[in-house]
Amino acid sequence: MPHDAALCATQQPCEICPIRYRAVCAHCEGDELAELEGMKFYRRYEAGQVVVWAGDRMDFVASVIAGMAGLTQQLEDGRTQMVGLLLPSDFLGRPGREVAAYTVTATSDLLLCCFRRKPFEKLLIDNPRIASRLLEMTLDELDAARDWLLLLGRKSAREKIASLLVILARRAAALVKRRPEGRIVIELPLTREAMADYLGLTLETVSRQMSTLKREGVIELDGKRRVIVPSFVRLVTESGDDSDGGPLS
Amino acid sequence: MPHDAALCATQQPCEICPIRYRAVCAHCEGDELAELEGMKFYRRYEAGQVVVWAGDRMDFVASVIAGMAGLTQQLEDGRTQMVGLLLPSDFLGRPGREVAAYTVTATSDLLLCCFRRKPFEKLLIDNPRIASRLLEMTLDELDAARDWLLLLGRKSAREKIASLLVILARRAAALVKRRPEGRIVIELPLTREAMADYLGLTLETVSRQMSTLKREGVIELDGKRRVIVPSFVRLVTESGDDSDGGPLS
DNA sequence: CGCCAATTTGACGAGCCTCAACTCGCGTGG
DNA sequence: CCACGCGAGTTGAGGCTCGTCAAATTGGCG
Repeated sequence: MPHDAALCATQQPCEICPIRYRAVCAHCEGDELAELEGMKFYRRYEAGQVVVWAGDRMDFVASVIAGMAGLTQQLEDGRTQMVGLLLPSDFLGRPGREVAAYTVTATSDLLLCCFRRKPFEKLLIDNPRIASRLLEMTLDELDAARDWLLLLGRKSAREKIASLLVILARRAAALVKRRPEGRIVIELPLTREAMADYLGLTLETVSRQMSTLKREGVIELDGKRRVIVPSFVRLVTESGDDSDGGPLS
Repeated sequence: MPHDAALCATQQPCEICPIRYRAVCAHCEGDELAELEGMKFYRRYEAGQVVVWAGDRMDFVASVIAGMAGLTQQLEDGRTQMVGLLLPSDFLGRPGREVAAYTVTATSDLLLCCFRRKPFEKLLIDNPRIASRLLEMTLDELDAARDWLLLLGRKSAREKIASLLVILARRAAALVKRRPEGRIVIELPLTREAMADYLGLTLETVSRQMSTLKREGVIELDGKRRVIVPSFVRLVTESGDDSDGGPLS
């Protein structure tokens, strides 16, 4: 019954959508946008709810409007790895695929802008603007996945935690077209276990490293889910890769 | 001078190309194919040669015709992670990007079918067949990267080695539209160090695990670079994920 | 106030890394 | 022809990081 739980919510017009210029619809205008607007519907999920199970039929694709979801993969013995993090403006689902390849779980309250898959696929064929934006987004996701490979393969537990915080800070800043600087606050819509699944660690190790970073003044904690970073550059240093995060794309 | 080293080779017509129906040109016919044929040129690299350095300008995109290449990323202190494996029919380069994001190295002798980037980008806009094939291939790569995340994050050294062998066997079999079964032979166009970089291990650990798998009869070695697998299902069991590898896509 | 889930902390061990020595195959040149 | 060097690979000893198991603590909420 995962689907029943996703009740529709009041829809907003695309013009005032917070992800209007970052999602798959970014380059659409006029008729194209109207067409998307006509076929869209919202779904809302609570933190912890499963959006789809790997192997289940999936009849829609969607953009994340607000909140956060994780794509998760498992070995038979239960070992779990998160293989994707869906943040606002990210795209969910694969056109041309009937069955979900990964389990998708809302890690915080989540709002999706959905399109039925078949009509959306048709749109992709007729409408090069959408298709090329989707290609661009997929290529970006592939780059992000490759950065994650470096993290999983070569970084220490401490560097992994710092890297995750850096990513969340950058994504949050990008939504408001800024670049993280100085003292910042990061909302952590993830349990320690979800962080562990993302980072290829155990939740105990995550907890220990968070404590260490706090003890050393790299971060401060306000409750369990809000992180204050006194110096963003310090955090980036701790993450191991010294790049500046590239242009504000 | 990496580019000078890539001398042109005798070109073959697309009709008899071994990757004709798997590469980015797979769905092209008639005029489209002729256009690609008119603009293509070959480049050849020897094992160990660098195709491009991360950060270098890159004026072409390409399909791998034969051989193997690795995409590689590094932290400043030198830790290295391979983040992509390019096998025959795989696509190299990102349309719309001037500068290579990763260092590309030939891990065996390599033959590329290249297209200058600008004309190819124009083709992508005019020609939905090519664009949609590229989207499909990018999505496949993303899936492969996500499988790799699971491997790096959660598998033991032994499982990692077995997984790599399974992947190479599957890719080699797919090229001739078959499925690996029973006793098979795998060509390993990778040094122990390249394997380690791919698997997030050290070369010593790779060597030890290879020895262990050999001692236990899971594999046999013919020289350093040829692996004989008496029972493919046994190898898949050792890899940790018990799936059958899905349909012959 | 008390329960429960999430998180933290501690003790200990396993797996993989580091450093180092040794082997193997192969091409080179005396 | 064979010593030699060299790069790739193998093997060994010991240590560190992170995982496992277990217990204590915290915080939210009825």
